[in-house]
Amino acid sequence: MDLVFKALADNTRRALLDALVERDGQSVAALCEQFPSMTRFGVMKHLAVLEAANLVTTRRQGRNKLHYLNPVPIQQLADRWISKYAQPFTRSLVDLKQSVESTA
Amino acid sequence: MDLVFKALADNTRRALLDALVERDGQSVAALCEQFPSMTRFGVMKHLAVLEAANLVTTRRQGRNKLHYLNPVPIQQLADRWISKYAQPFTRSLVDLKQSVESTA
DNA sequence: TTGGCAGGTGACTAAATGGTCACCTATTAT
DNA sequence: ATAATAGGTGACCATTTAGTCACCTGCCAA
Repeated sequence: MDLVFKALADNTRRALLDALVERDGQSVAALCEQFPSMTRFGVMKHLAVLEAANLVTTRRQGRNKLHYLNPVPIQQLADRWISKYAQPFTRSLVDLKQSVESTA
Repeated sequence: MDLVFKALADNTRRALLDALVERDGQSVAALCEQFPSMTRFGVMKHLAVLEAANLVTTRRQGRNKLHYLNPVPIQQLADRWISKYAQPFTRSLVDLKQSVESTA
């Protein structure tokens, strides 16, 4: 979980996740094109951090490495950590749940 | 928002937030007692980072500085950023809303 | 089979960060 | 007033991290 927080702390890495939301399963070269301000090595390093945090999974296809977004750690972060602090957000969810259950 | 992510990237700072969830409005000295592994200066630096990210607000009372948790940035993070990735979480909220509205 | 293309590795530099300290200011109690 | 207490500041060092590069491996197609 600490790896997830640290991975998300960088602006570039969040932008990489954004790029994968737009189009999932991109290769390193494809991602490089979208970040001309960085070299291939910079992109690869950030991808490695995201992969170590399990935020991105990869699959080799021939000589390409395709990158896929894995939303699970972010959901866990929301469920296990954020919900503790964002009380009103959680409360509204709980309220809705109770409302649904009472009307059902 | 970047400041929030960076502030949350550190384990010690998250622990400080935890301490404020347990008991809000603590002084520097009180927080230091709960983190004996760190000096007062370390605690102060981390509090400064949290304050810069607006995750903690302070209020002076005599020679004490009291620290209060501010959940707003975390809620914004959940609403504006996490909801984009944790689709199932958001979807269940939307589903509930629609369910409530249709039954009402 | 060989040339070019996609990706990977280790070493290196520059900058940011965590942690500490000597020293300072402001407030309260005696 | 003055001593003790709570907090603040600037400099400092060690570690980590972002970014780059020269060079290497593996895969595909002409």
